[in-house]
Amino acid sequence: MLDKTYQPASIEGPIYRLWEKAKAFAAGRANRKDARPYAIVIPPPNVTGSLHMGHALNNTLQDALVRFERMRGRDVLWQPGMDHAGIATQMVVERQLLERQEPDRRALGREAFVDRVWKWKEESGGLIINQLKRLGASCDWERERFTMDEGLSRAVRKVFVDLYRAGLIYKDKRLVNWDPKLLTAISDLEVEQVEVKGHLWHLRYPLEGRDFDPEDASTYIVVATTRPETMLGDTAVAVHPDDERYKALVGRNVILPLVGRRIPIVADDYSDPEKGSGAVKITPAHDFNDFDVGKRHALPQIGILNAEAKLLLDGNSDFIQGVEPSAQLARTIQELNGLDRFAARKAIVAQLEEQGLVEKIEPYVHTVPHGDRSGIVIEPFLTDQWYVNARELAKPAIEAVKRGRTVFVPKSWENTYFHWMQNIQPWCISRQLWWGHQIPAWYGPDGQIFVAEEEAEASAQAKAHYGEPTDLTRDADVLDTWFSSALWPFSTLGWPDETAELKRYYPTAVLVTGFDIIFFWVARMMMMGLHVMDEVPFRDVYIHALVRDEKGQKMSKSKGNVIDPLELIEAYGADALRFTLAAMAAQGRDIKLSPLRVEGYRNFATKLWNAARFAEMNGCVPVQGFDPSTASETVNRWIAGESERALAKVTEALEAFRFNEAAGAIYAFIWHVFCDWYLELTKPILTAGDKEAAAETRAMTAFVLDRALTLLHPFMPFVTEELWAKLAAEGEGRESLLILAEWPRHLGLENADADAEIGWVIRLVSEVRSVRSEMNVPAGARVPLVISGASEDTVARAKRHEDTILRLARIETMSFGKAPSGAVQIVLDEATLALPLAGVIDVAAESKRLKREIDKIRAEIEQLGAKLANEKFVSRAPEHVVEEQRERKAEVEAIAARLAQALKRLEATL
RNA sequence: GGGCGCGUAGCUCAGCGGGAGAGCACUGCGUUGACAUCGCAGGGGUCACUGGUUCAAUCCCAGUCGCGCCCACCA
Repeated sequence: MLDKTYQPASIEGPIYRLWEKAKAFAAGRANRKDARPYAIVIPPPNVTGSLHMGHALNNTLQDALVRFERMRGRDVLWQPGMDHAGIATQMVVERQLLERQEPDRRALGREAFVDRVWKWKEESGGLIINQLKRLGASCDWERERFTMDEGLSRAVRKVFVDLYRAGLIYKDKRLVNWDPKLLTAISDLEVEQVEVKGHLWHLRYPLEGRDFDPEDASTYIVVATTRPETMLGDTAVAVHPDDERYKALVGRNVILPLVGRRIPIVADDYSDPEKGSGAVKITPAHDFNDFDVGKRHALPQIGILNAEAKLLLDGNSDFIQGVEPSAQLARTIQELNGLDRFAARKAIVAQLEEQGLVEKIEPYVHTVPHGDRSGIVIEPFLTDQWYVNARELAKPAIEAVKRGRTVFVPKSWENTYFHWMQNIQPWCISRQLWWGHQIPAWYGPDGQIFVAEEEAEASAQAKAHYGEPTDLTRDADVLDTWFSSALWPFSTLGWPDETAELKRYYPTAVLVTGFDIIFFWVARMMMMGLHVMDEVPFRDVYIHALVRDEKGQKMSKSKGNVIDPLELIEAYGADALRFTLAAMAAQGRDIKLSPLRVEGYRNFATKLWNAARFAEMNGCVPVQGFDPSTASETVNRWIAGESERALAKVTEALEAFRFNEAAGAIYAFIWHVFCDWYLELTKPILTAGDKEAAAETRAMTAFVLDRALTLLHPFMPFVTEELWAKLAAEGEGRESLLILAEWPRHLGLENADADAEIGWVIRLVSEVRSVRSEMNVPAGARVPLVISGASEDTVARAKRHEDTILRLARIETMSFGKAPSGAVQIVLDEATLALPLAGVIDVAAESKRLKREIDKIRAEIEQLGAKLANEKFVSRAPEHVVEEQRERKAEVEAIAARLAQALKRLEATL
């Protein structure tokens, strides 16, 4: 016997273990060798991660798809795993060392530190896997992978070497986004533009050959900058070639303040006459635009900051090239050397002000690049880094989507994808970290590069190159974490080995992910998949919304606005959370999650639970060999048809990734069709009907309930599995585990006659209830019902369902004949229902009610009349629409007539 | 500067060229041996605004206003 209330916490754990024990999640099950494969690779969560709402949504949707397809008989592989998350993980362990006052990373040394991270991973990493299990994720856990597994690392090395040999990976010295806190390069994508209130400094650079006079503007040129601290590395001043103000100065020199170095004034289109003073200082080593300008004019690149973004002046001969040493200069160097960039800004401005070189300072709002991990201002920094020629790899990836080999859902994301891919920049893949895949490149004493999968191979190359064995040094850098993630769809399947899994499950069916990582991950998987496998990694990409906090802000750890899904699971059950997320996952709209909604869907689970309890109490068990198409009771034929419609809706919606529609359809079917009507309509049959009808109804109830459990299972796997087990003894003609049961087949059970008849009963009951309520008839009172003007068919219908009508509408007796006077009257199709309530009802109020209804319906008649009188409508609208309106008008007119009659009868009693 | 999305009931959101919907909240009534985590009934909307297309617009188009996001090197 089922408990009275559904307790998610007590069943979810045992049910999950049951599935695991049955190996229900395993791909390649023996009985599915001939089935079509269906694979999804999980977006690997960070090893440092814990389950947040985004994961909950992402994995709920994947699990719904996977369970749906598994039930449809596909050989399903949901490939799980985790990402080593280079920077994030290294930061976690470094923080831990600091907290425990242990030797820091540098003191430990690389090898010991990396060991330490592995140890951390074994002890504390991967919490999220258990959290995914609590959510009900049916991943094939035995196939779990980690991006730094030996196999996946081998894939990384091989791809690196292949791309290097193909010229698609190269080393280059150029400006990168440098994080002065983490001391590593990062890619463009890891930079966030943040709007900052700053200042625009207008500085006077004295012209060469003129005695600087603050009062005489012809002795200097004004440059405007937001970064005065980089001025020590200036190597030119640029003006626009068409700028009349400065034409005469082009080709002349200025004397760089504080330093005394001579730098040219050059003409370059980059300079915008509208911005600042129209003249801009050029610092090629510390600004991306200036770098390009510098290249065009063959300017030197003078770096004046070190990796930590502190002024590096002492011993830096570049920035004083060609300058006469002086005591003044020495003092300046001494004062400024080693200052952090922001301290340096103040100090330099102060010195310039002293010398009358600051024309003005304006408040200025501009965007400044920040590191997404460190949160500090990124510094353009001139270093050697490894790059991927993304432009080349993007070409086939763009083409594949254009040709529909991979399809985005919703389709509009393809524009975003194209736009980024068409403007893609070289991808900086080297990171100055220790945790990650160390770059498989070795250097000879002269800097010669040897790239190979293994050190031995590099040594062999070196021997061939130098003619003798030579000591090599390995590149210290590791690869961007996303480099290994990009290989995930095939590296997890065993590539570069030609495994059976790779052959069977690649390309995967669909990738489910959030739009925030289209560039980071989706695009790069497309590029790598096409280059390495010569085939797209997935057929569909379903892009879901972000789960945001109540303010609509993106949830993130750093903002501290994360809602913990595990708390919701504890309070309401995983099923309720899953259903909420699915029901709210409408395409193209973000989810603002409300716990109230989760509670509502927990109630839904309880509702289902109690329906099952009712079935159990009435002995509604699945009957082996029951054929629903042979049902003879109208109500049973009706519910069979309703279940077919629900099946079709859920199936079609899931096929089209319309999770909210699928969830809505099964919700409405279970609650508002099955529970609200079917179970109520059949109670008289179960208690008082003849034996055959009762038996048929029990069998149908069990059949429909089984179907409902099946359709709901992708969204609410736990409660459905539990009920599935409870509703029938094991092995009774159906799969013992719902997770492995077959998705219902459409059997053509729809029946228009049954729909019409039950529809009529439902309308009758609803109308009577409505009027009773409106007339304040006491809920417990049973009243007589007189049906007048009814056709033979209607009379027969009414008689067939008399028990039900009496029960559901609280009717004392049902009779046929003339409507009595002093009765409340309801027009239902051709018949009029009268509830003789003389003495109970307020005749005046009833008259008012009828008049209101007549008014409403007359307004509609008028509207329809006008429409049908409109020649243009009749001639241009499709015929079926016109016909529909005509029919409706006739219907409504008939009702109006009967209402008028009813009113007349009522008033006769006055 | 470019691109995208969103303004529908008090709240959170579906829908969408031909009769305005759901959940929650609210109001009234609680009666039936599944369920008060419930039942029945009900109130509540110029579908942001303005114009256009159409026989017909909440839906399509254009513009306006408001909100949000993404991309971009702008001193």
